[in-house]
Amino acid sequence: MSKLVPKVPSLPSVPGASRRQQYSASTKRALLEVATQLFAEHGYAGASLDTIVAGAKVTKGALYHHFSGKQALFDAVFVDVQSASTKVIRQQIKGVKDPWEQALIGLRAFMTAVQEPAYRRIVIQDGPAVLGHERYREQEERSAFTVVEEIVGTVLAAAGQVVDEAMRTTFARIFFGALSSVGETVAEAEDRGAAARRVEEAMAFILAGMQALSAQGVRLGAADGPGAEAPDPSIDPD
Amino acid sequence: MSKLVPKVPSLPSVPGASRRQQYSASTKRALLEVATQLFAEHGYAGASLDTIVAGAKVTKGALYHHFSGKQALFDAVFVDVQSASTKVIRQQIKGVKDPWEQALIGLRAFMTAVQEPAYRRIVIQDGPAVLGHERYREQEERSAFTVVEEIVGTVLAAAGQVVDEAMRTTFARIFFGALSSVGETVAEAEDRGAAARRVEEAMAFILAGMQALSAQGVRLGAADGPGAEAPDPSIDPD
DNA sequence: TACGAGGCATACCGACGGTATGCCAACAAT
DNA sequence: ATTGTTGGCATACCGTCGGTATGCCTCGTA
Repeated sequence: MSKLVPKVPSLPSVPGASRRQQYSASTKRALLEVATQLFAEHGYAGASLDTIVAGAKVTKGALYHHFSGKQALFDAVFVDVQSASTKVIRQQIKGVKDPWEQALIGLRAFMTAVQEPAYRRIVIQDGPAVLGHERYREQEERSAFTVVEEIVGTVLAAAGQVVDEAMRTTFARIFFGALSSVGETVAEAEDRGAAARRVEEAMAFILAGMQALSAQGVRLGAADGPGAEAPDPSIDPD
Repeated sequence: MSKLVPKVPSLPSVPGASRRQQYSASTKRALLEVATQLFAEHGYAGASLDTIVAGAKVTKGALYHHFSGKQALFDAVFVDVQSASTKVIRQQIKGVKDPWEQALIGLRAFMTAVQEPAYRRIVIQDGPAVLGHERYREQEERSAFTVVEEIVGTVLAAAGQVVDEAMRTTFARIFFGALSSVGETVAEAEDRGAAARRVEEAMAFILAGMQALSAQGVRLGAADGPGAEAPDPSIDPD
């Protein structure tokens, strides 16, 4: 049952919302957009609330009405940027059924996303310091990392490796960390294309090695390298 | 011919330095130590200069005499912490001749270093945001990353892979990023020992896979996997 | 039409990084 | 020994920024 909405003065955000709500949502969106821009350009510390509210053509009263503070504003921006990137990556790998192929597609998509300036500055550079580790991890887990973990899971399964969730997460961490770090260097390289190609080749080699080992019947959980050193499980934690 | 030094009031830092220099060095060391402690405990933003100089029993005049500002102070602390960790890692792998064994030893040493609270907070969490990417990378290159790159180089050579420097650096980036990320999770895990063991097993598997591929004659630069599925050939289109 | 409240502006405060200035002990020159 | 000079540091102050308190004004509702 569509409620009859009289002509709103050109604010076509959400048709089912009242004028007040639309105004409010509009200023909030403006704040988020300006904040994203300024955080990406000058970093968290370099972007003052005064310049942000000035850019959004409001005052600090509006800002503190929508967000509890600068950190909360950054948090919202962080979530926006990250979820947008994750969306793109998921879009790219969707429909690819072969696990190894999917891994390579995902690798390319991830590296492309990592090169986005806003992503690099907000998510990678300032994110951990501003949000703190626990919050950062928590947000990571429900976005980009999950994608990597899913791909890693299917790849391991395709290789015939049956591993528990902890092991799968460990592998996902390894590859996720590798991709984040490597994406940085690619983004900063003089020849990004060449750098990206090197990364692809190296990752393909590592993946192929895992598959070759698996094809030889080597199983995780009772690992030894052929001719190499076996990973002896003795390490002191503290 | 030892110059006769009259009894200095218990400041045995550098015997060849004048009294003034020793006092100066002492306050600088005190500032660095207190700053390291407070940066590690409360983070860069959470540690004010007032509390730092109070802890070192000096004033801001002294601080700004030795450092150009808060960021420079953090930079010095950063270098200290990182070089100390690198020193320990080099100590551990020194004398191990087998490349694969050295890689595993280095892996353990690196993960132990990464679990140090000061290292985690100062180098990993706050470092990139405070110093900026270029400075962070620059400092990384001449410390921990170099160690990883050396080990990766010997491992690749032992596997019979002849790669150029760019490719070696790419592999080093992959492993360095993986280790940094994974070290974090180990440090935050409930059972660090189990987490560390999982990491070791996973890394050993990856390394063994690389060696197995190499033993099959697969060479970087002309990648395909013989026998098993190659990561790249025969892409099924949709 | 009146009332209530969400939405936001204005003014202000405390904390913090940074700077200017000056004192004072330590070394050198005489 | 005296004096001049300079490095080493303390004191006082300023601008900026994040955060808060308060109040107005308009939109929604009765």
